[in-house]
Amino acid sequence: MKLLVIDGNSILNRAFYGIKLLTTKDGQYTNAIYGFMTTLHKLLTETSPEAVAVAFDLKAPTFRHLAYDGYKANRKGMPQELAAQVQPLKDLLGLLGFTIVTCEGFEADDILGTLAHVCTEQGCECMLATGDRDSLQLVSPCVSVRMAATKMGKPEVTIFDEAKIHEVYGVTPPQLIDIKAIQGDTSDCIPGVAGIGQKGAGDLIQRFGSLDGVYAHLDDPAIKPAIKKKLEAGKESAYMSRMLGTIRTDAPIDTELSHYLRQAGSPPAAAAMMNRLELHTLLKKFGLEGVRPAAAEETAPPPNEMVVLTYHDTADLTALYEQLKGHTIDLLAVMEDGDIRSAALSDGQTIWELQAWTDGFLPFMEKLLTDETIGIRTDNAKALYAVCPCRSILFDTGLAGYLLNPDASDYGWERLAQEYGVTPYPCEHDSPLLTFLPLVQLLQQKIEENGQTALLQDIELPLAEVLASMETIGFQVDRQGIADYGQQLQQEIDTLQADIYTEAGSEFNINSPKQLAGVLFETLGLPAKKKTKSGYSTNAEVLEELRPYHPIIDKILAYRTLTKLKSTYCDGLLKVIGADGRIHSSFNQTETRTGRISSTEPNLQNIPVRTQRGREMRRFFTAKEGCMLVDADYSQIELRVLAHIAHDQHMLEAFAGGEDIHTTTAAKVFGLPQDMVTPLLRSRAKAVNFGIVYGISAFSLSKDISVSVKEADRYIKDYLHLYSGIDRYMREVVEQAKRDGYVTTLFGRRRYLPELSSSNKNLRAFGERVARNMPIQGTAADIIKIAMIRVFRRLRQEQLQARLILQVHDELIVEAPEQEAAQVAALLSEEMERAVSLSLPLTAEAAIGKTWYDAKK
DNA sequence: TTAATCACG
DNA sequence: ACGTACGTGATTAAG
Repeated sequence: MKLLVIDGNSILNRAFYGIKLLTTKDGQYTNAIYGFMTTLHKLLTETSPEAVAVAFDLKAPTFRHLAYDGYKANRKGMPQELAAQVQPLKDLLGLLGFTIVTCEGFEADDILGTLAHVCTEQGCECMLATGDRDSLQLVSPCVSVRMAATKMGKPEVTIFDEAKIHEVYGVTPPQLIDIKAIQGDTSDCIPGVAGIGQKGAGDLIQRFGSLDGVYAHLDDPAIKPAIKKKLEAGKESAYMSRMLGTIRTDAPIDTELSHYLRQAGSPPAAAAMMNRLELHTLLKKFGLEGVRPAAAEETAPPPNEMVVLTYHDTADLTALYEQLKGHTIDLLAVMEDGDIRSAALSDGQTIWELQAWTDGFLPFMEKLLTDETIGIRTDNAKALYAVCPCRSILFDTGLAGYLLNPDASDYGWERLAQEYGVTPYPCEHDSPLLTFLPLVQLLQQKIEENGQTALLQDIELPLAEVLASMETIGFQVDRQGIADYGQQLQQEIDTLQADIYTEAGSEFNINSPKQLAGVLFETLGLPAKKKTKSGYSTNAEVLEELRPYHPIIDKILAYRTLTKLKSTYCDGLLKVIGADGRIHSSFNQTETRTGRISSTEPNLQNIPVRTQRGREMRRFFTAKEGCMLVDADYSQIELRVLAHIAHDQHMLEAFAGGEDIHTTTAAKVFGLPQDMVTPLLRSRAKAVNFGIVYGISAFSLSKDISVSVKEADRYIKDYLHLYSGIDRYMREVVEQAKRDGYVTTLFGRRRYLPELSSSNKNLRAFGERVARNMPIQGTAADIIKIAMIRVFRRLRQEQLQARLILQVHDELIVEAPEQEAAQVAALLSEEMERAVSLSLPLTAEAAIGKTWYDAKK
């Protein structure tokens, strides 16, 4: 396999400075994008690679910054005219099916180094394209560099292999590192040895072979005394420079080369984007000439008059299919029992309305959905994915509406049209598409304005397919086991009920909080504590305090636990087992305000685990015959996300060092050595860590860990003093939320917080807690969604029969044939850990078992 | 339909 | 002085 790896930042830079500023009529700068794309085209035609990776820097601080503060400190930031072109370029590359690689803490050239290293190991040919001579150190028998420049507006490419490097520099590629260690590089802030430049450094390395060689022969007569003195003075600097100048080959990126094979992308959307950027010459270069651009990206005004064709019993759908090939269409399908009953579709000019009884309707729909050249914008992607393996769903109004504001309870397109005040296109006939079409235009534009295009296209839309698959496959359960367990519980419930009646001296409905309160606080005269809106509270927390006063309390608590298990879990689950012996939960993608998914009918995300009796339920969730369950969950994902977004050095270090975060926190907060932390102190620190994620108050913490409010307040203060990055972040995020009116996750998911400007103090305090929590919970949700997509794709790519069947916020469950289980376990934790790269590692441990109970470590 | 309770992360 | 941790869904009683 031939892999082309492109240093995106470097090529983009060369392009920007090599071509005069260009803008579209709306003022979008395009010269660097244009230059990059022409260079890319030249590289593709000259090298015809099978796989392509485009590496970009992230702007976050690098590990090299930590190693040496001066590193790159004086490299000036990108001009705004160039910065504005980065995201559009990445979007365009994605639409053309190229894989973009970034890695927190690593620069693009480290990604080049890592992929070159992987190719070498696997015996693949690797071509590195860059404008930066640093990368020449990576050249080897199977790695070559295409040095790209933009001169007079035209791309130029020079090939550097080992021979060429020897010809130009007279050394081997690794020796270039040592030359630079002596010579230094001001643009990269690499000091080198003061007073020795290119010529001197080159001569030294040519003669002595390496930096070590030079220092081993300082007394050699070939080294003049003046040079020797400089070398001696600069020895430490030289070795540090060598470290700084060595490109890393261990960036934690996807090293499965097949993942970089060029994908289909979305030709209509790519064409549309090129049009929008007014880079029409690129259309031809990238073979998009005949492709009709995605209509939503068109700048053309809405049609004055639409034509509605209603197809009845006969129609030539074959001709219609041929006509729609290569176009993007809007589609509203009416579903019933998992089948499409009718559909309305449009190419932006004509509307076709089709019924199930139209000849060849279903085969036509299937061809339409599975044709990758036909881009589809619809109102419910998950429903279409449930019908057939759709190839090119580009937009979903429900998902878009959800991303624009996750606070609503209804994301039906009709309600969205109303909310956004969409007026239908004029037409003498009526059709829902006359409203749907302009709604799509509007939402697409708003998503783009919010910077949420990637979130929609790369996370939510692909996730819809994963969720549809999970719903269809379902989770096998042991019906008899659940029924038997229910019987067993019922017997105990009956006994408890009789005892409770005896103790109370009367029969009453124990399930009624009102009646129960009457018995406890009036008949038995127990001390009432907390009140609810409609009377005295009888919740577990209150009952727990009453335990010492009366033997009835224990029985009531046990009764509550067991009836909950029986009714919600035994009876509840038995009701929803399908004819196939499996439970098919629904996964809602537009429900939570933080970006998590939710599960209903039944909720499989709250199956008991915390108590033994509850946990037993999980024995009835089983892998089918011949299969195993593979379960993996993230370790402390929310705290890790917090450490990352708050840049808190102490917490980052604790995680990087693989420490137990709660023990470390206890040691810090209570000022003890690690091994002096008792279980009680650890559990208190754990409560503080959780509290911090939720936006903590001293009162609630004190209640949670049973200490005085004053003591709890002390813990919080000490915590924030020690984790000062978190303290700063918590203040800043609230400030920012007040300023912008919303908070965001790392991937651009938003939540608006009107509460923050409320005159109600409690409401405002709530808003502040949400401001602190949502970016954390939401980013974790984004991450596991990415992991789900990657696991789903990889199982398909590697042609495994294993299937993702459930997600529980930080946990994924796969049902895998026995012989695949071990491989899937490795794949699962790998994809979860590599879903994103943060400034600290994410860890996910997998376990295998025949039941959910056994597969959970 | 709403409130209370309790299951999960 | 005052209320009190983030996000969900199902069940039951009661209006």
